[in-house]
Amino acid sequence: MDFSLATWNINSVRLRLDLVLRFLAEQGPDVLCLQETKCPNELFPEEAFRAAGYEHVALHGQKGYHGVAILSRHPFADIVRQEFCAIADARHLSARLDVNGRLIRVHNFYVPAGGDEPDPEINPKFRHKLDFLAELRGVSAEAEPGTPAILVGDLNVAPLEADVWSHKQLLKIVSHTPVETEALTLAQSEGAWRDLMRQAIPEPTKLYTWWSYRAKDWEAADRGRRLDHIWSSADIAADLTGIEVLKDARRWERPSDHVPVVARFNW
DNA sequence: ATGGTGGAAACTCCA
Repeated sequence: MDFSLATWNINSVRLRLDLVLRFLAEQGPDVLCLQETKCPNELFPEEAFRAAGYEHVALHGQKGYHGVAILSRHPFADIVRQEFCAIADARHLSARLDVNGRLIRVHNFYVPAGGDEPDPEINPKFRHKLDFLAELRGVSAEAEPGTPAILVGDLNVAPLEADVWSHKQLLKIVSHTPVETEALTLAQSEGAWRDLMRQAIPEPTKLYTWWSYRAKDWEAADRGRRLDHIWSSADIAADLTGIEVLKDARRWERPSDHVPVVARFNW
């Protein structure tokens, strides 16, 4: 059976509703995890997604900032919203999906960006990011024995040298500092997660999911970073048939600065 | 070294 799941930091789901609908129509994933919806739950455009075939919608939103959502063709067995760092930000949402009788846990994360200054002593946003990544170590792919797990989202860290346009030039830039990349790698290994994007497209191939709005010509400069990730438990990592990074979505009108990433499985 | 752009929401914060 084929199953596909996508992740996309949409940077306002209401402003870019037409882009999400276009993506769903063109790619038709079973599940789409959105981050930075910037939308309170009561204003989330649920009906438009239902009409597009995504009848099951799980929300964890807040006004103005952050916000995550899961759109699914398959019903949810349960929904969990976990609080991290004892801060009531909408940065996590998890659902157990019933995919034709097979249960799958899906975690959707929006990790704090961390501000500009990579020093936790003087920058509380960076402190928060490191604390969040430390707490992420407690999220295990094997938490529910017998239930495979997928973890996706904007993790706001580009961990590998091939995940950035210039390793040397970004070593002191938030998202690629050693303290962050080590924290993310530790969360991945302690949680027994597999990096599916790098399983499908290994180093040293460059892989980016985000290009800044601030470049004059983002495509010519190509100063991208891989901030968005798809991880899974080992059992279904073997069922991965492909990863697609939809760079074309960065060329759409009024785009998000992140592009969707799709993982396809056959089991 | 700096500022560049974009979104929410509201005269500023955040990415």
